[in-house]
Amino acid sequence: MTDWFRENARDLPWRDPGCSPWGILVSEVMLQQTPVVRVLPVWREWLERWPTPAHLAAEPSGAAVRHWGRLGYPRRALRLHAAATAIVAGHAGEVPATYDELLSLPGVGTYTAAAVAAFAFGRRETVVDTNIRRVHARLVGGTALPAPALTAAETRRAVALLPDDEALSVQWNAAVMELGAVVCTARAPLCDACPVIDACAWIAAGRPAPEYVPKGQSWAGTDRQVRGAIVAVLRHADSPVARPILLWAPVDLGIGVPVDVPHLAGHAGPLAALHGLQAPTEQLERALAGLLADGLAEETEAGLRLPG
DNA sequence: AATCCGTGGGA
DNA sequence: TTCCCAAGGAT
Repeated sequence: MTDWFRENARDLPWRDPGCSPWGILVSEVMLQQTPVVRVLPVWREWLERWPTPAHLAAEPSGAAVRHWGRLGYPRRALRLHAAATAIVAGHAGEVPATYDELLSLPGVGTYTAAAVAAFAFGRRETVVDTNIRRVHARLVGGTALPAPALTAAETRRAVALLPDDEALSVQWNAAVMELGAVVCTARAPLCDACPVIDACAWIAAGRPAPEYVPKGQSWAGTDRQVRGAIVAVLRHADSPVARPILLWAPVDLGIGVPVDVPHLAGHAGPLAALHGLQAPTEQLERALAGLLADGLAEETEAGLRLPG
């Protein structure tokens, strides 16, 4: 497995030996639920703009949201900014090296804490992400997919499989994750290219179908869609946007919002760009209230804007 | 424990 | 076209 990784690992900038722990932390948060190819350009811009936690912490959180671009789940940008602030305040500006310290940072959960401890500091940690879960489920468990949610049994299995040697454990975590990302994929696994196909319990069992159907997340007409549209406007606006304009006005009336915002182009305001809303006014107000409560937007006398 | 939280590329 | 889902976290 680790031999295969040495030969086939993708050349990703956060895997460069010279990459700082901060660079690795930023990459791990950006990669939460977002594909590598979309993270790459934003990660480069972030590290150039904010090479250390102190650089980011010195700016208002809205700058983090603005430069998050369209990676999705912009609250991650907010939490990364909060993590940078905590690192400056509580760790002398240096990303902490232990799992427990990392876990205490905003936006850092069990996966990210283990990943940063392992990949940035060479620690022996049990890293469990969606790729590793799927590889274990197939290779060892013989099922097409892991359980819908992480189980204690899965964690125990991952702990048992982790090599004792510290340096080897780091390579193991990276290798299993990479195998899941590029070979043992969710939909159409490339079993012909798999280095451990002869040991795969799922292959041995005849590649049985999944035992359940993953339930997809609804999207059209949800608050998430509305929130996304509102934040897209605020991200592109160069000055505060008055509430009624934000919610209702055409986007090309000189409020600083470019008309080339992809899903807003040619439409009249964020609401009109959305279809199938049950109660548009209520939903817009509710979505905006949610953004304000989450700190993704703030309201001034001049109007609404990203925090800062 | 179940739900919410964005986005866009590929099957 | 629609659907799936990608290095999760917080509540």
